[in-house]
Amino acid sequence: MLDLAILGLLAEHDLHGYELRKRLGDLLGPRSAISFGSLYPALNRLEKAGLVKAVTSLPASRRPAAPMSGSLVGELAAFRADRARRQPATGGGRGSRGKKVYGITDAGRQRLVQMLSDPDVSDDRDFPVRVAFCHNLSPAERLDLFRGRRDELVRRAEQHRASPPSEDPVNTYLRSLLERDTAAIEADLAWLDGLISAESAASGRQNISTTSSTPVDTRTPDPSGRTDPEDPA
Amino acid sequence: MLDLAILGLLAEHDLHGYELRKRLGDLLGPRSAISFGSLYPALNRLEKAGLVKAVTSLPASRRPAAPMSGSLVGELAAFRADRARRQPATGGGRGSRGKKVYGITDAGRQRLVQMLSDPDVSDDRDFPVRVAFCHNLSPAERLDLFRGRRDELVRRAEQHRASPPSEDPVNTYLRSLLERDTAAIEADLAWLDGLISAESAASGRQNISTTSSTPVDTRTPDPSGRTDPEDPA
DNA sequence: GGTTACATGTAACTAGTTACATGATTAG
DNA sequence: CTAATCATGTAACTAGTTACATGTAACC
Repeated sequence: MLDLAILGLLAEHDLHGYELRKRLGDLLGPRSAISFGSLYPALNRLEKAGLVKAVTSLPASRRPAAPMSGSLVGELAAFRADRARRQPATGGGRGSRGKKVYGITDAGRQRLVQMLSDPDVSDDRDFPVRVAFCHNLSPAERLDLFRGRRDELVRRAEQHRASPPSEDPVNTYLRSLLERDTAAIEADLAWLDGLISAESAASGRQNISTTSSTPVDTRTPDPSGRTDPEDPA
Repeated sequence: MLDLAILGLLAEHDLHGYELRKRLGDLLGPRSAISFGSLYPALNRLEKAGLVKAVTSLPASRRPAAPMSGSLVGELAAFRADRARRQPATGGGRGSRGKKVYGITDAGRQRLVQMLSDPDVSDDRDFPVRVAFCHNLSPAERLDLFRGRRDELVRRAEQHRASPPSEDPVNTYLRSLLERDTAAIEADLAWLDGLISAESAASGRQNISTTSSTPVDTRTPDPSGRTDPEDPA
């Protein structure tokens, strides 16, 4: 998850660790913002793997961070970090511990796309991160991502429907929890359907029958149809 | 989180590791069900800490698991594990690697209540687990739990409201993500308000005056809001 | 000239995972 | 008898955390 987020952010523009962390905080919420203790080792690891490289050459000159081109939730938060950035323009000799600005490599970009597309992880935590960076995918890959998630949620909704029947009142709190869960899944499903239909609308009408995904297809972008894979009557 | 879930389940009835794990799966979803590789060490750790003890004496006799008294989401899932449990009633000699049935101790029960009440963790992952076992709390403690969570969500909703204003279109997906997040928080807030009002209604009318749940619209920048566990007026 | 924020890193720890090893019990 | 399921455990790894150590630059 960390690697994905780092590559996603660096795909937008070069950043140094400290700034990267702030962006990460904006992305994931101050809650679950990652710590330096894992960020810096991760950067070194990615550098060693050739997915990222230290640019370093711009140690402070032309505001290497926050050039406003990006698209983060916290783009406005970048404002906050807008003072500073005015050192002696040390083009050459960056002292012992100056900032280390990283950029993404071609291999890193490839890896990013691959991580975004990889269907066999369906972690609830990192799906939002994938969506945040899904503009790096082709329209077809993006649809696959959305539909894969949708399938997963449909599966869960079915499991929920398999539980509630019969069985005594159980604990009130448990029942409430179950209802909340079901509601959350359905809201998420509706949201995904919105994304999917927006995507297919935008993506043009040339290939509705796109590649893979949705063998299950419990009625795709139709807000009226719940998830009801069985029992038409 | 694991410790909390284990203590919560054992507070309902004695269980051995394997069965415990199935219940855990029902509780948290097959997704995020914990593995034996962490469950067994955890049980040993809790036993060493005196929060749990091996009962062992009932190695198979009177269906030590799934006596139906409980209240789990997956209580009905216990059905599935209802065959078996019919061994020679080995009252005494449980062989080298027979099942080890655990029960909660008094210290364990105390610890459970303490873990459920501890206000300084507000992990999204374990709040549902707390709710699942909150019947182990007194009504007042339960209300504190709900209100504490509510405050946390209100704080997040405020942060969301502080973000969206102004700032160019940003990435469409980012905006969509943000909206989804806001909607999820508000749904959760409404759910919590339901829990809170049900709780205060049930708990009697001696202290209705507390903060509670009037503002569904999350507009609580007012310092009068907050959690006032005491303060009758 | 001291405090605060920026900036990078390491070490020890936490909380879980997967893969492996082992054995008992039950059903066909 | 043999395969599946039940049952318990260990070892190595993953992905993060907190606490610590260090230094620079800006602010007042």
